[in-house]
Amino acid sequence: MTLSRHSDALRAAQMYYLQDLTMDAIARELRTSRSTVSRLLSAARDTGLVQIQIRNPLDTGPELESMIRREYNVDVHVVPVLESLNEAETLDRVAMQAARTIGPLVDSNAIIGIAWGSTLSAVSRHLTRKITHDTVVVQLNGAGNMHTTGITYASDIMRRFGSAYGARVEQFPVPAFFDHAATKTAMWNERSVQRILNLQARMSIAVFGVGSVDADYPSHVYAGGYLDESDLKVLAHSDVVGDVATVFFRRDGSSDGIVLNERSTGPALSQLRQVRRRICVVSGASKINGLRGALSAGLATDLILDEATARRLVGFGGAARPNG
Amino acid sequence: MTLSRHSDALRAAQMYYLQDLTMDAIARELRTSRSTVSRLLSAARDTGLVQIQIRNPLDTGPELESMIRREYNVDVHVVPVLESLNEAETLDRVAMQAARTIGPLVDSNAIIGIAWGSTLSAVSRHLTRKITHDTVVVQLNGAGNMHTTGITYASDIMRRFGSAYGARVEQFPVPAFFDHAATKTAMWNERSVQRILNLQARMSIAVFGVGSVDADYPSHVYAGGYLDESDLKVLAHSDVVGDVATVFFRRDGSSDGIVLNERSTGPALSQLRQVRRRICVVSGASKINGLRGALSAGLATDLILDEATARRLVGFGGAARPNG
DNA sequence: AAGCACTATGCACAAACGTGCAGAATGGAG
DNA sequence: CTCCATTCTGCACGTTTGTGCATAGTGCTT
Repeated sequence: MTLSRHSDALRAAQMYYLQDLTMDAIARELRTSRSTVSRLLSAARDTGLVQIQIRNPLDTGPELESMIRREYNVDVHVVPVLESLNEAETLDRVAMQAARTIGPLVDSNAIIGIAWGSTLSAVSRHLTRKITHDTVVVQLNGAGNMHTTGITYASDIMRRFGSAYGARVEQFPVPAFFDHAATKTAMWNERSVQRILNLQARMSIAVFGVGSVDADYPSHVYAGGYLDESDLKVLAHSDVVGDVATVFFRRDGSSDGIVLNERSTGPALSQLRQVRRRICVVSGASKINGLRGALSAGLATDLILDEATARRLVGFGGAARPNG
Repeated sequence: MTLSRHSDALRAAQMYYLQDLTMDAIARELRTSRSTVSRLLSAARDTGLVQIQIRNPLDTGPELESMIRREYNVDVHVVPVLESLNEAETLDRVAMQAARTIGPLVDSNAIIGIAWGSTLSAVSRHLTRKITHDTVVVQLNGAGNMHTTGITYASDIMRRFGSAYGARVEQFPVPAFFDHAATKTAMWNERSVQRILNLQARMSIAVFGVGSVDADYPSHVYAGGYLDESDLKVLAHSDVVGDVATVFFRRDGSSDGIVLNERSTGPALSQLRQVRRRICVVSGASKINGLRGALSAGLATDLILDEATARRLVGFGGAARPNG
């Protein structure tokens, strides 16, 4: 029966992590085999029963982190990754650490806003379970485009977040961009849409990546058929450097007068800034310009990024890691 | 140099605990030996860089815990210990788990009130370091008696708490009990004493054990020469079941009219109840009566105790552990 | 500059741990 | 009750990790 198993896992976790007993000793106490204890513990970790947190004292942390922290006023987590790793492997490592960093921040009664994109997809694959109550996961921006409804892609991400935290999932079934601003206005008055907007307005946590117009591998948004020729041309002329949840901004963080935003379904930057905890995950140094804009706009309270990007962010190119 | 070592420890901890790499892989990345990584990680754990927490979802927890939780309205942590262990070993295990449970609760700017006694002594020996700022550890009650100033004993406990959290330590250099209530009144007006009282009034965390008059091995208070014959006789006649920080109470939690309290240096129960987080650590089923009184008095918000005592607390004697 | 006390490192070995696999236990469905 | 599908268990093996010891490094004193 699964209930006694859960209870055994709890006992085992306490004895292993809090009392420093060996699995062997625990096995004897629980009258089972050592392998079972090993599996109980691994289950305890997977289900979020055991929470492992790394807290680096802000002031003794590495040079790099404190520079970013000071300059942009965000809580920064630099993910150490071997330089030789390729883009995909780096993303995987960053996503894993991001997932585990987010975990402890999620609490019962939270309303978690989630964007979509390759970064969030990767993060969603690494979430560890954590049992919470009355938590809601709400989609930040629509995912439909001219070719697909985008539903499966975005909803996979949402679903994974939902099941990791035992949360209700609220999708946002609209396209990423409307063709006409008027449609958006109309839709925004629909009660079904307003329910989502209302949830967004009450978010306690938001998680998003950034898009950068000049990234080596452009984000979904710039490549995936969400925007047409003329849209891209307009973007280029308005000095846009990137986006968060399909809302665009310039290098200095401003977004006024960017017409495309009037057709976008993402939350206005001013609204995003209201959210208590805003977690930005970035992997890949080529997103640097988008990231700079997002930070200038004050969109993030927490920034999780790989080491190479962190170094580019503060200026020194690709030198060896500064060690103290 | 210790600074680069700290930074390496942080990197290693992130890679090991957050990215699931093996120590071998980390060693290669850090250009050092695997053994060094093993030691870095162990240092990271010892210095509180890595925080491991066990959170059992309140509603799926073992029967025993939820019964206590409901009945006494405290956050309870039952420490699983083998029944065959003797008193001392049990205390050690409970103390270890208590120390690690307290760790995550301590934060910068906290004012931590600490009682003294064999339980707290044991706990103090198992604390894991955690770097905080402007934290203060303050002694809850005096420790002097007719034979000794009690300074070394109590101050060892205090010192260990202080160094674990990098906190300032504020001793309370008075006897446990004054001979005359008038002396207490006088002393309480001294500015040196008021500084301590003032700190106590602003405590955010208090940690204490309980004394029980009928315990198998009576607490220091009842055995250590703190009270004389007539004191003990008076206690017996006022239905006192136990004490917290040398303040006495009856089984129903009341303490009015217990004259000895007028000479005691511990915080009034009403004052203790003001503290946000009040952690009571108990090991040994013979303290059950003192514990019942303390809980009735609402002295604890968190209770950490061994399994046998927990079972006695809810009534069923020493049966096999209930397993869901 | 030399000496000294202390700490950090790598090696090698032993202890502890994770996991594929085959068999046992469990829980429905007929 | 019997069958089947699924889950759980212990074993055995290979991998990963902790640690005593000898050596190398570091910083402080004279």
